[in-house]
Amino acid sequence: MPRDGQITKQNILDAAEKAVLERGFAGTSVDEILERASISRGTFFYHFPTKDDLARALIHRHAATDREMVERFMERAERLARDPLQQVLVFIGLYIEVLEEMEDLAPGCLFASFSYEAGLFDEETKAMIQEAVDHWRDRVGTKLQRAIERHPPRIAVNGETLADLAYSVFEGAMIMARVRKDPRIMAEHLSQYRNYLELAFGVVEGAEVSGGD
Amino acid sequence: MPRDGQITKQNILDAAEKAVLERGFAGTSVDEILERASISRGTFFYHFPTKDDLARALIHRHAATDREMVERFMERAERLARDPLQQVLVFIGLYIEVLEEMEDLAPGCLFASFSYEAGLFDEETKAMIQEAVDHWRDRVGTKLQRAIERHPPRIAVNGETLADLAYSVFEGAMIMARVRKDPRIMAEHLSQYRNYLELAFGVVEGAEVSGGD
DNA sequence: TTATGTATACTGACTAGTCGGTACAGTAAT
DNA sequence: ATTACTGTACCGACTAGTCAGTATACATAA
Repeated sequence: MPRDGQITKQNILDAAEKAVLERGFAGTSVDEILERASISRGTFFYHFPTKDDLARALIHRHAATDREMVERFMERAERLARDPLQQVLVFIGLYIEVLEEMEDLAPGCLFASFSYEAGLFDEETKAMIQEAVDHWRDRVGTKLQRAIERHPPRIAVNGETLADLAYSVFEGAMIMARVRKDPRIMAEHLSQYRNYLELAFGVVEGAEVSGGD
Repeated sequence: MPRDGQITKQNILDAAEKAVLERGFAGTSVDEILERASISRGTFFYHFPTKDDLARALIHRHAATDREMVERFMERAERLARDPLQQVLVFIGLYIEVLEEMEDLAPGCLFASFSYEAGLFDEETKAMIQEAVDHWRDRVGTKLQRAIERHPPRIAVNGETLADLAYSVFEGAMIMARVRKDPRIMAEHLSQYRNYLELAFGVVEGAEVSGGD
């Protein structure tokens, strides 16, 4: 089956991603990827001239997946609600939904992994990560900004910072989930972020919110 | 200066910590540490029989520093305020203070770094990290729980989850600060966590809070 | 139908260099 | 004498990366 090289390439990326999230990029040898992907050494270097090219491809793919998810969820949220504030709340809710169904312990985020080995990569690779984070900030931040304009919040905040915080909570919760070996933490913490939004915008009035246990 | 070996040991740990936060543990060679610490190969292995011993020492020291900071800030907060809720707010405020003065871009957290290379370390080392995080949860969580009991919050929350969230925000903000090369993000995000507490406990009534710009 | 050509996909042995770790002879301060 | 080093030479294991060659698919054309 020498036909579709794209399948092999994805297979390599899948194996590499798992390995990198377990042992870091520098801690993952090409040999280990070969074994996980059940391919030969030659095949690997046929698809990726150097290990650094693999790093770039890994980041690129992850950034694209992330971006697609944001777009998909934002569109759904925009269809499910009219008001920008409600749209954001639904948007975050959709993320909470997928996190709740997550069973893998510690899936982790490639961006976080790479950012803690940043010294190994060139500026171009790091720029790709920043671009991905910026996309979240733009997409979610402008929506939050519109919500702020329509519903003056109780405290002084701006859309960008609020959007950044969501990303922070996300990343931090992943680390906590890893350390504690409890994937539920992610949904739990993102739920609290939603609480924050609801409180800041004065959505919570009485005891309408049914929090965790 | 062959006297105090502890100085040399700390010197090695300092150099190693910086290197690890830039390039990860696996990505940091012993040679690089020797150069940074300006010591010879023999000296390194005199103090640390293996590189894994260095990892353990690194984690151990970081955990101790963390713990001391929690204790110190908690004691100060307990002297500065009487009410458990106010104590927690002051406690978080003290952290925000030190983060505001931080200029180093991307200091980073060793625990986060190691958790993204978790596959390289033995269970004992990982247990040390979990223990450190648990200490935060216990110390801050029980204080928050007491605040909850005295000041029923607007939403359903518990002390432990709230304490965990603070840690998540902390860790996540460090990653964001690295990616964006902007250390101010850390204080910014932790301030938002404080906002969350204030809103949840109904401290914010009018426009008394002077948020960011 | 069969031979030929060509691009892609893949194999696995090989190489040059780096890694953590060892050995050990010597130095310097207490 | 003991502790804390320096310095260098060395080892085997592992590292990323190379390369000559093989297999497959598909096109062209005799």
